[in-house]
Amino acid sequence: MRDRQRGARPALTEEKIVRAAIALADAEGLDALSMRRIAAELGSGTTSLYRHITGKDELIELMANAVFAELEPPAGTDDWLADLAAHGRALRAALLRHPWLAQQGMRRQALGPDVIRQSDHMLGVVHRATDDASQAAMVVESLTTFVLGSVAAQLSDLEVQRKTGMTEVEWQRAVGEYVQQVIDTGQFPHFNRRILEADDRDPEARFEFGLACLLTGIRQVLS
Amino acid sequence: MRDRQRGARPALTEEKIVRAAIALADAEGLDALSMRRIAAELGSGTTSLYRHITGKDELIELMANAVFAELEPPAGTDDWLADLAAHGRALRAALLRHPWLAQQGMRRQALGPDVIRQSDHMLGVVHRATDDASQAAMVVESLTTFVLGSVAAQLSDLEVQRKTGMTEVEWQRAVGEYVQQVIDTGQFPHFNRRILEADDRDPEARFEFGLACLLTGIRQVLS
DNA sequence: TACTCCACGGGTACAGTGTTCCCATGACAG
DNA sequence: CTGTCATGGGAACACTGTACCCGTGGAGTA
Repeated sequence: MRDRQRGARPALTEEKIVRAAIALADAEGLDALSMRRIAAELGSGTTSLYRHITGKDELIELMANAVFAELEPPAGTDDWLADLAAHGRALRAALLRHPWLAQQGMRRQALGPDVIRQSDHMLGVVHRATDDASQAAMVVESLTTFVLGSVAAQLSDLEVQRKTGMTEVEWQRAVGEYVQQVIDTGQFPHFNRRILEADDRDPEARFEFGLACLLTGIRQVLS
Repeated sequence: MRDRQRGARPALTEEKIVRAAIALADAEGLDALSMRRIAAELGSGTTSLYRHITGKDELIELMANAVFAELEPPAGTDDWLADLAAHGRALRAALLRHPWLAQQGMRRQALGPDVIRQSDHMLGVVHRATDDASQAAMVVESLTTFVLGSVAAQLSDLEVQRKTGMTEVEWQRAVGEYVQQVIDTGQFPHFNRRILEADDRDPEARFEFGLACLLTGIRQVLS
C-alpha cells in the first residue's frame, strides 16, 4: 500500500502533540498534563489526539525520547572520566529543564531511539576505560541512576510548593517549625547537627559532591 | 479541653487506614490505591477516611513513614563503611518489600519522625569517619539517592508488566523484537555490545556494583 | 467526471478519581 | 434528660483517560 495518502491530510501530527505536551508539562507540571489540556492548547478536539497516539503512556514515552533527542553529547576530550562527568552534567541539565521527566523517569524507563543513542555515547566513553561490556553497562546505569535520583530529590521541594501554592518562604517556615520541634526533643543528635551546622543547601554542590564520589569509585573499581 | 472524649468512639483510626493502604499498595500497586478501595477494604464509607486524614497526600506520607518505622538499623560493627553499606542494603530491602515507595519517594520527600530517625542513624555512622556536618549530610544524601533510584529502575519493568498485563516472557519478546531491530541498524555499536555481550541482568549484582563504586569513592573523598 | 474509500477530526459517554458539603448517629458532660 | 460534638457516611462536583461512533473531505479509481 506504498505511501497511500488516502483521506484528509493530517492537521495534527505526533510531533506537534508531543511538542505541545512537553511545553505544557514544562510550564505547569505533570499533574496538569491531561489530554483535554493538550487538545485545548492545540485548538483541537480531545479524542482527535488518539488518531496519532495510542494513549497517554505512549505519549509520555515519546516526550521522554524527545528530551533525549535535544540532548547533544558534550565534546570529547582525552580524559574519559571527565567526559563521563560531562555526560552526567548534560543529563542533569536536561532533566532540570524538564522537571517532569525526573519524576516520571523513575517509574517507566523509556527505550526510544534517542534514549538509546545517548546510552550508546556514554557506553562508548566508558569503553575507553574497560573492555568488559558488563562493567561498562553497570557503570552507565549507576551514573544515570544517580543523576536521575539527584534531580528528582532536588525538585521534590519545588513540586510540593507548586501543589500547595505556598511561596518558598511560607514553605520554609512551615517545615522549619516542625523541624524545630523535632530538634527540641533532642532525640536525634546527628540530625540536629545536620540542620544546625551543615551547609548543604546548594543543590549544585550536593550533586557535584555525589558525582565526585561516584566517579572516584568508578575509576578505582575499573582499574 | 484535656482528653475530651466527647462523641462516638472511633472505629477507624489513622493507623488502621495506613495499614490497609500499605497492604493494598503492596499487593496491587500505587495506581490501585484509591480512597474508595481503601474504604472498601476497611468496610467503611469512603469519606469517613477524611475524619482521620487530611487527604491522599498526607496518607502517602504516613505510609512512607510507616515503612521507615519498621526499618530497624543493622547492628553496628567497627567498620563504618561496612555499616553504611548495611544501611544501604537494609533500605533497599525495605523498598523492594514496598515497591510503591520507590516510585513515590522520588516526587515527595517524606519527613516523618521515623524517616528522621533512620537519617539520624546513617548520619551517625558517617560521623565516625568525618566531623564535617556538611560532608556527612551529602554522603547520606548521595547514598539514599542511589538506593532509591536503583530500586526504582529495577522495579520499572515489573510495573510495566503489571499495567499491560503481559507475562514476563511476552514482555521480553516484545522488547526483544524492537531491540533486535535497533541492533540490526548497526548505528549504535556500544549499545549492541551491551545487549549482546553484557551480562547485567541480575538486579542484585547491578546494585552491588554501583554501591561498591559509590562507597569506594566516599571513603576516598572523606579521607 | 462520478464514485468509492477511508484517514482524520471530534462529540458523547462511561467508569473512575479526590474531595467538599451536608446530615444522622450515638456517647459523654452537665 | 438535655445539649454538645466527634464520628460515619451519602450525594455531588469537577476532574481524569479513553472506547465507540459518526460526519467530512480529499485522493485514487472507473
